[in-house]
Amino acid sequence: MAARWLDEDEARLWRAYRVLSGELQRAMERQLERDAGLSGADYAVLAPLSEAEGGVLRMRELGRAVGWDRSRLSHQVRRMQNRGLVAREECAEDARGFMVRLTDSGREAVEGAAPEHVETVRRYSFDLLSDRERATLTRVFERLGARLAQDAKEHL
Amino acid sequence: MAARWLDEDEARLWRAYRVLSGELQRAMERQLERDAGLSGADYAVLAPLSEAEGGVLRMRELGRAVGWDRSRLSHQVRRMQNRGLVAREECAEDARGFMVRLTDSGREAVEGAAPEHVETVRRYSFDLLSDRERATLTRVFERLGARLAQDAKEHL
DNA sequence: CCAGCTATGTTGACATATCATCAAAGCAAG
DNA sequence: CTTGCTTTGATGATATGTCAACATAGCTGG
Repeated sequence: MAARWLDEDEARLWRAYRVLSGELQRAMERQLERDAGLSGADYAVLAPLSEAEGGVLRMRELGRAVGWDRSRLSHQVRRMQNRGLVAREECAEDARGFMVRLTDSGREAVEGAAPEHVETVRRYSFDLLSDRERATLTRVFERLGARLAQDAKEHL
Repeated sequence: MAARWLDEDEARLWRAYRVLSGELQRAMERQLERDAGLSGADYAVLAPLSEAEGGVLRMRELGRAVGWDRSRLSHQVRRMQNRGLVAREECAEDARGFMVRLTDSGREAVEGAAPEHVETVRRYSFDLLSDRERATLTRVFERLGARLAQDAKEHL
């Protein structure tokens, strides 16, 4: 492994990225917790449910939507069920499956949280980007994401 | 709160960012674990130590370098001490403080991990970026980071 | 049909992160 | 000097994430 080290500019970008990525995530989670009493994980689960037909998704689909493994999702949903944010029902078509349904309280929570959440996204990203920059970021993020997805597919 | 919702392009960018950010972090952690038996948190602590004068830093400085709160760092360093990656010494100038020192085994671990780590960074970022894109990303990430830092300062 | 193989989801043990609290040392104003 | 505020760090309880079994249902080829 020839050590192609990072030059000064590269190190600066990589550092800026890591700091931004961490701080942004923390800022978003603080905002959700403060304004709606939801963790980032809660919101990640509630958002796809609120957009789904009837507020119901199968565990499998929900897992795809949030991008987690089965175990993490199972634990998270159980905790959210205990707090009354979601309910679980058996799956008609496939006896292995379980459906997750948004409760009234859960819907109230997401819908209350969403506007402030979106405002915060804007405040820390779109409000600070030109149109050109926005286009560049989209292109770059999707390109990098594609390589990660490709590697993930190959390696397992 | 007027709901300035995200339009299609904005939603696409935000989603691409979240997916990338998560996948990239997981990919980097998998690589470190596989090639060097280190977690991302381990590496985050070891890297600044390996660059510090004599491989020693005060807890406070180390905390600044990694950007964690005191509690998290304290727990992490204790675990790393148990595994022999770092050692702790009292602080001469300030009796409250503690110094964290890289052990031989710790230095071996970082230095073994670093080349593969850097290669992985390249593979998932710099190898896929043009010079123009790199410059744009640096500018944008630092601008966004600055607003986050400013808000953090005001809000506490 | 049924023998394996895959897909779905749960569980318990463990690792890690966060939160509130505590303690001790430094420091600054009087 | 000493009283009170700040800084630094550790700790224990709790929340969350990860990992390795496990269980059950569906699917597929003989």
